[in-house]
Amino acid sequence: MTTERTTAEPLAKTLRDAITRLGRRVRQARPVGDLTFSQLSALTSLQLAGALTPRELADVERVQPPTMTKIVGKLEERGLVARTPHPTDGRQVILAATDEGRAVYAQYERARNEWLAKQLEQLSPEERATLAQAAEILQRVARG
Amino acid sequence: MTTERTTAEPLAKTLRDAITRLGRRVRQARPVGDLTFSQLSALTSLQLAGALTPRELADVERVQPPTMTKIVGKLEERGLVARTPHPTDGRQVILAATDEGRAVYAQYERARNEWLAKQLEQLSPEERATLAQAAEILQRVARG
DNA sequence: CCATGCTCATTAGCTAGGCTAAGTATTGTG
DNA sequence: CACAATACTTAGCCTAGCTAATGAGCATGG
Repeated sequence: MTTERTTAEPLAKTLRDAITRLGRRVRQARPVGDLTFSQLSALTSLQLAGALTPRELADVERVQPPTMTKIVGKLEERGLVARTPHPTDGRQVILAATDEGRAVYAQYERARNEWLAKQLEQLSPEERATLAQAAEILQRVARG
Repeated sequence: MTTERTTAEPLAKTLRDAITRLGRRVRQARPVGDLTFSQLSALTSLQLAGALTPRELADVERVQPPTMTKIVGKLEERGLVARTPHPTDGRQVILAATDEGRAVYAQYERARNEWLAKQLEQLSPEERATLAQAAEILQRVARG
């Protein structure tokens, strides 16, 4: 059944369909609170990187700088991100997650995984093994 | 290496990461033209279903009816979707893709798959087979 | 050594997409 | 037949994204 789909093109279609649908489901599992997807994504990138300038963060998130200005503004209002001046370059700014930002991130992260983890528990160990292998391949593809 | 990740929780994290990243990449591969992601998604659902009422389409797309009113409005302006009255219920409306809508959809679909297909071609047949199996599991999870 | 030009961030102003609440028309029903 | 329920739309709000323009700071070449 699956063997006909191992050539690149139909596989691309099937895989994309699965990804978009699953992505929606995961995104819809919003925890209580009022952080949007973009805000959470920016907060995540910031936390993983430690500290970034707005430009760098915009690049990572693949948005334009003005967009990032807005998003960071919201996060700053909520006290989740702090803005400190660059030590040597007066034009630049250093962004970093605050302690509260890190706490909020961890909480959201947990809630977001919950739905998916629950689904995965209902699969067989073999299916989970397949997904684990697939996830690694997909990460490689996403990077490449 | 992968075997430690076959329990549900860490797998959920890895998988979600892979999905969000890959989803972004696929979404960013916008073809020429000016259909947005939401518009294309609605057009796709309409075409696959044949014809739907606004309410049904909103449910499929998991948005609220007023949101769908807007999206369908744009598609109608561009002549990609047609609105016909319901034969028996005067409150309802039937939405369907026009011939041009179907043509535009096909063109976008091709362009959207292109990037991903190209990536997949560089994998080994075994990896593609793994992804094919995974895609089916994921579709099942997304539905469930 | 400073005038000119570049880069970083922000502001202004636009469009799209999402929501809730309210309005309108039609159907169904007690 | 009046009244409730349903389907869609309108109105009004917010977030997210964009481009263009602005202002501040840095770098550099005469």
